[in-house]
Amino acid sequence: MAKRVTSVTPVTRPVLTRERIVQAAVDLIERGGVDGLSMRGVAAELGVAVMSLYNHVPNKSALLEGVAEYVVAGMDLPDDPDEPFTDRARALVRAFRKVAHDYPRSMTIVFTHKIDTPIGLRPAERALALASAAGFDGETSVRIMRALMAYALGAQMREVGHAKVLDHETPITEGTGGLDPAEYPHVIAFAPQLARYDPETDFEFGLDLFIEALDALHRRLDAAGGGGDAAT
Amino acid sequence: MAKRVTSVTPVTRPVLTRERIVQAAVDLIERGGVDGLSMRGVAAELGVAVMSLYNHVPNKSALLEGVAEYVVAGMDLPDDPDEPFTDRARALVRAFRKVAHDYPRSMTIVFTHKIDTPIGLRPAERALALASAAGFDGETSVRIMRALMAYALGAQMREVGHAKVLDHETPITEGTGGLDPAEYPHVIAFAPQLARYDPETDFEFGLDLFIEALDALHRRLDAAGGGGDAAT
DNA sequence: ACCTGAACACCGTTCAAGT
DNA sequence: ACCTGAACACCGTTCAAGT
Repeated sequence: MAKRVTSVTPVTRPVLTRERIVQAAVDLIERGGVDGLSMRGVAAELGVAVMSLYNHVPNKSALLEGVAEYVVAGMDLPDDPDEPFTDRARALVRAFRKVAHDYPRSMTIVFTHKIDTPIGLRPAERALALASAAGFDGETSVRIMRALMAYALGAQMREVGHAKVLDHETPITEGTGGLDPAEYPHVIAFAPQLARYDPETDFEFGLDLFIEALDALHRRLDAAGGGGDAAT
Repeated sequence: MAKRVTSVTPVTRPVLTRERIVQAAVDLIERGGVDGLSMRGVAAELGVAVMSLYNHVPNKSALLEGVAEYVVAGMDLPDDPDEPFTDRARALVRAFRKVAHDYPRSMTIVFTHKIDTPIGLRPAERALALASAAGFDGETSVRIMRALMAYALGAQMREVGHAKVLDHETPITEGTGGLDPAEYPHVIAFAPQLARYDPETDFEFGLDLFIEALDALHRRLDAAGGGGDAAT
């Protein structure tokens, strides 16, 4: 039995690995924000010299890519082919929300960096799977996937805090909040509703809209008999 | 007549203004990317010393905020209250697409920075205006606005190149493109459709879904007689 | 009020040297 | 193969001095 173990490699547990470096970077980002991340900081966190990092990661940009990859890899993607495709779509988009909640600050990096490894295609695979299972053809499935991604990304970007773009930044509590009533009548009029910020409900509202539209499209194609698995 | 001109201020045209600085920053970003932007670079572009910038802008972060503001201010927001609200919504979201096309690289900053001035509320105002004109109540109007923003942001983020998240990064032209067929069957099967990247059509497809869902919601509320201008 | 040179405390990254 | 000290060319920002 022992003979089977041909190489008893000394297993000198590696002081540094790409994994450990990425992990440390994620921790630092969640603690101090993306701007606070530095190669020197990561090295200090790991108790090594800065330059040691470069044995495992070519540069900072590659490290950030690793961070994006790590976050997406951490997505808990559901997959129950027996459910209606609308529920599967819902679950997929919600998975974005979950990971954005767990890594709010690292999420910015997912938004702004490419992911070169297959891991980055996992969400796309799931989206394509559920769309084509519903009977949409290839072209439509790809478009559905991209639309779902767009909403998932945008909703999460707003929620994470960056890019709350153009909304409720200055909760107007009294009067016009310094706003010109002629230019912003509705913002002023709806100040109470704008102030009541409930991301969960907002997110689900938009998601419902999307899913409903998807379902309507599905019924329409069904009725027409077209759009079905043309590939088969 | 000349007497009316009480102060013949020497009009020493300002060497430096916040405007000029922001403008230079936008130019540099569009030319060399966000990462390439430095205070020193901006100063050089304007032919002044670096520290002179600090007389008009407190720090780099504030300058970036100025950039975001500039881009949003440049949005050409349509406003024809006579059109159906669906068309108005469509036009509003398309305005995002337009500005993202004009300032693709600066757009990243709009995504990741807050905008503190009223300018940042312009799109929100328009969205609220069209939703409430359609008869949605305040709470619903706010949610519609946020859902529209989410899609507009997400779609543009994907298109601008950053955060094409999870899609068509490595156009698979032959075989499985190094992908595990067991893990990515649909990505591989739909490779041709994924490779055919037509942002315009993708964008409009998702937008149609959204608008249609909005219209369906509208008809439903109309039929129920509820959801109407409850505020009145 | 606005511009600036010099300086400070940081960056990311390279090189040559160690083991 | 992996770790490292010293060094380089940059950063953003502050200060004290100019006008």
